[in-house]
Amino acid sequence: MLAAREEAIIQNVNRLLAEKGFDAMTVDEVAAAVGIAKASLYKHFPSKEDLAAAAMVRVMRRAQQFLASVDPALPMLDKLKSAVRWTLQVRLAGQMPSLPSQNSSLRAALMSSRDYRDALTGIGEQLGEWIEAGQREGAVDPKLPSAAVLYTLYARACDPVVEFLKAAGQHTDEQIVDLVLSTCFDGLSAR
Amino acid sequence: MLAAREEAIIQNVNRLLAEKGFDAMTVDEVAAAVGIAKASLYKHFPSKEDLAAAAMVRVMRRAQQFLASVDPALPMLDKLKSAVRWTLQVRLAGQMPSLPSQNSSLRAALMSSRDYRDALTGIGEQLGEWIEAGQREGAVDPKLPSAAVLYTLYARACDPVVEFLKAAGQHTDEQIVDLVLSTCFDGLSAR
DNA sequence: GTCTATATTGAGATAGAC
DNA sequence: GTCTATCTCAATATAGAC
Repeated sequence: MLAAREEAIIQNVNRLLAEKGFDAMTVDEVAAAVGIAKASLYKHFPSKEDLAAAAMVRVMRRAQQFLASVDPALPMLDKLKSAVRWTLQVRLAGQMPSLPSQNSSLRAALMSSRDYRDALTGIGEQLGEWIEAGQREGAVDPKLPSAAVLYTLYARACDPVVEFLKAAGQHTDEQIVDLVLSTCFDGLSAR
Repeated sequence: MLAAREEAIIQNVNRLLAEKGFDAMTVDEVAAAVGIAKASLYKHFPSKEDLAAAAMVRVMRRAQQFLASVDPALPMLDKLKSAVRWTLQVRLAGQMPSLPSQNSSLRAALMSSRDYRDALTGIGEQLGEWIEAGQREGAVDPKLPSAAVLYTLYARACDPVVEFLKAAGQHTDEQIVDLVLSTCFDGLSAR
């Protein structure tokens, strides 16, 4: 029961974070969405930051599950593309929590969460392996530091191009995914 | 005198927006930085949103000036690269105001400002010309809608990769600029 | 653990004198 | 146009009964 309630809370936080972002999301809203009193919410999570952290851990765990399910036989480049594709699909489904890039209280709360750190390093290690293997096999640009590649992939999780293209209304979700994948891996210059 | 004071205000807003972002920046801080009382600030700008709009207009006007100064003889791709390079340099100098991507009151205030809309469309038209000319001459990927290219260039103004690389401390500012330019125009895949 | 009711405070905005 | 002092209010968080 308790776990189910907390799952309901996290699910709503996740959705609200995706819709409005951390600053615009209020704890009152979350409580109303779940259908409980705000004070009850605070029995489960001690602060708004912890709510955000729980939502982030949830989506990052799902990302890890996805990465673990990727066909190991695929070329490294395809593995990386499928990871980015998964991220973009989650975003277009309105289920990617969006946090401010600079917010010290939030960053502190995230980094003090063991679960968050573990999920983040887990994802980073998996992608890092694929990136470096991809560079060895000549598919990923070997001139780029692997960390730069990793950050560039991470950044697709909050790339405003997705919302721009969505707002423009000229493309289906699938087309948006393909466009962002193309610019990310092939660049803007003609090949 | 009045214009000079307002210039001082905008300059401080610009810096604070670059440092902390819109939500974390407080009007009290701005007043303190300028060295005037908060009430005096409100004689110049009617709201916090208007402060942000003024800062954005300022940097966008500078961007337009830069675009106008680019050598017309350059290949289109080099013109586009120099535009992105300028943006990244402004960011690394800590002078690019950062706004939340989703904030309805702020977006409304920005879009209700004639100066803002004019600057935005001016930049969009100039870059749009270069993009489409670049596609005609085969330098910019012709498979991409020109709007998608434009959005991708715009997005470099708030790409978190810049801060990630800066925080990692492994690269000079020049190297960071080159890395982001490389991933933006040439992609992550090997060529 | 859930509720109602309340405390607290940070921050945008304003009043009114000079 | 500048100041000090104040208003207002939203939003995080808590007290205390059940």
